[in-house]
Amino acid sequence: MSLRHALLGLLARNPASGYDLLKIFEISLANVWPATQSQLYAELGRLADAELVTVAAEGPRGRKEYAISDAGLAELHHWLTAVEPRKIVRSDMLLRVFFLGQVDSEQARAYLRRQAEISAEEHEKWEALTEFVAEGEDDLSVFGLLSLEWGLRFSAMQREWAEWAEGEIERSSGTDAPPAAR
Amino acid sequence: MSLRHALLGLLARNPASGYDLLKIFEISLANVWPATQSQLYAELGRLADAELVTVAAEGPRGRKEYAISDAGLAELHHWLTAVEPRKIVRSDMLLRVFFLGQVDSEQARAYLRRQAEISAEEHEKWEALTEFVAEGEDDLSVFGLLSLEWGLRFSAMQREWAEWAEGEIERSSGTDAPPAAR
DNA sequence: ACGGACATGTAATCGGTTACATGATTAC
DNA sequence: GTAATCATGTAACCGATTACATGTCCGT
Repeated sequence: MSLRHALLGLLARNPASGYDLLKIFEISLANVWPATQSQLYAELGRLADAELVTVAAEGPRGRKEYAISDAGLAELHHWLTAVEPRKIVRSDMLLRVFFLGQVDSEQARAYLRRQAEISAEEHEKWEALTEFVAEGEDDLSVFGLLSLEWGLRFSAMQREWAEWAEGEIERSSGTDAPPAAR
Repeated sequence: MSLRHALLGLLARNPASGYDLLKIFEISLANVWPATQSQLYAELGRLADAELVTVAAEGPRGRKEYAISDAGLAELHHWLTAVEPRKIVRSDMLLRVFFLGQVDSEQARAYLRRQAEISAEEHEKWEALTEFVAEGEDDLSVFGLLSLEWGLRFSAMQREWAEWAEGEIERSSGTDAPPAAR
């Protein structure tokens, strides 16, 4: 139920419409908790039913501006301080590694090289974003920068790991199956 | 559709029953692609319908031993070499970081300390598992060890990040809100 | 006048989780 | 005999994705 809390978190900063929130998801939460338009409007409806948010104002084009309620704030604080984050891993990149024995070692190494490359691109993306965000000095920047740093460290770690893993395969395939020698 | 490929990958090593596969999921794939019993039996049914696997033998207690077909092997190889892994991030741990401005800085720091602690525990778990697995010298060990190493590096990275982030909050809250001075 | 952005909603489908349900065989 | 393990299946529900559907307002 984290989408719910993401919405509460955003509404705790400013009241906003579904449309506004969608934009925020696209630009700043896309990398930690992506959500689609359908999902978002549906969840806002449920939040309003549960009285965790209220429709504070209505504008042109059927615009509904939502605001967080006291109950919503309480729920948000509870989630922030008293609910253990659950770590779901589920990486299909790592799953493939488990079955790399099914292809020849050159293909396996190519796979890991590609992953290193992808992680390097990711890293560059994070670097660009960090420079872009660093200008502002608001709340969003302070805490947003912490997750940006996570992204930087994660992509660096993954690149190094993939390069190391490629070397490991080279080592073990080099000894197990010498290239047509003898 | 990665569960499907996980099953194909396991069956490419040895024929097995749903029950056998479930045990393998619980012990060795739990950390990269967890799956439940219901999901697994349902997917095996679909794989058989699609003729990517066959029922190679039937045993006592209604046991069905599945074997991968040529079409299944082809699908597995295609997935391994030609399908780009998709990176879904979705970390509720990081999502909370975005909203840490909602609680006071001592609570925010406590949150990050707790995450550092959890990552340290994770790291120990991976270390224990590595020693345990390192004995065997089969395929599963070779490639399994690569993902174990990923787990070690990931948990180390996350611990270091959380400790750094706690320091960042201390720094910025220390300057923004001096303790009752003046 | 018209195109683009604003704005909200619904329906179908899918993958995953939890819970329920049942029964056979084996080891003690 | 009986408990543990082996073994398979179904149903309800939930969150997420994709696609469809509709309409309004604003700037040029």
